[in-house]
Amino acid sequence: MHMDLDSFYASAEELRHPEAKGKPVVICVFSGRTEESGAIATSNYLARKSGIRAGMPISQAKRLAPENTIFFSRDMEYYREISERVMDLLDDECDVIEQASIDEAYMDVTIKSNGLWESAETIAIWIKNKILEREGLTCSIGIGPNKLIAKMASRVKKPDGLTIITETQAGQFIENSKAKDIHGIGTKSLSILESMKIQSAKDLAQANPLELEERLGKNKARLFIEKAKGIDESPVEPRVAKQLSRIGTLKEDTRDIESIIAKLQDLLPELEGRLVKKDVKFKTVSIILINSKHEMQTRSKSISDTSDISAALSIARELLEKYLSEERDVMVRRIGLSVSNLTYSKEQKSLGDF
DNA sequence: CGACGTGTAAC
DNA sequence: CCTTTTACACGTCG
Repeated sequence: MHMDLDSFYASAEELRHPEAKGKPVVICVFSGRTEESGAIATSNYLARKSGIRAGMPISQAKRLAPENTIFFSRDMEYYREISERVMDLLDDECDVIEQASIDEAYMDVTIKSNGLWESAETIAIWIKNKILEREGLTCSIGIGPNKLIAKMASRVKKPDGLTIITETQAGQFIENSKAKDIHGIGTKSLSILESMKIQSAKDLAQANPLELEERLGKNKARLFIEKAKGIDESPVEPRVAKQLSRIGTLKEDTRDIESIIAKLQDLLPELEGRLVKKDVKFKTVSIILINSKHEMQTRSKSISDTSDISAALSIARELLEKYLSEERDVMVRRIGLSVSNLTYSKEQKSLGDF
């Protein structure tokens, strides 16, 4: 089973700003560069009617938006609280849960449903009702014989949908899908597939594996063909973070190390908070840079295990100095810090601890 | 084989 | 005009 909260951030804002209900709602991530600069995190269905989409620059959304549109600044802390409660609720209704993002989860209900589609449907309806009762939110749920089909099924009817694709129906369902609707196929892969005249999942399922491997690499090619046949054996399993990062935008593009470090220092407390909450040690420190051409670059260094965030900062400075001496003609637009190679010390008991 | 950097993808 | 966070594959280097 796959559950997706409908336009989650927008719905969450409508909960605490009832006057926004019935109006287009847009959730913005302001970068702080200028008054209005930034991107759209999400929008409600009314705003989507005007062509406003996630990822779009705020300026563009403002041009598209009708007069009565309400713009909110994204508030992760608030959304996380709600998300945690929803996930806890789901946790009680399934055998295993895999939280895929703040607003999405896969649930294995094989045992809870006794392997019966009818019972799985009953569980889904119960979940939808509970989420609505407790949180005032609607969601869309897909049920299928595996994660891939469940995920694709959850997209069939939204918002507030419930779609069941049984094992018997799965073949038909996937055959009638387009390649681009298969989870994991993004713009780059799609254009490669299109250049090979592959548009439907059916085309992909019948594609020449060797030719596909040449163009996509062995791993991707095999995975895509499996998916195009509706096959997905990946288990529903709890996700454990392998990396924690935080990134921010500089006031203006710069090469000045002190102003870049200053921005890193702003980001540090939040990262530290998450580190402490999870009680993890890290071994690898990376800086993430987005240059003025919007290209992402990373530099990393491994050290001996530590939980000391200030150690991370001094490694970051070192990496940054090296980066600036290597990359003589780039300006830095955005800077971030990531820690990986994590070891968990504390026993994690509930989902809420993650 | 581990470390490192990039590309792709999803949210 | 251009956000944030995470995962994984792959190539390269030593």
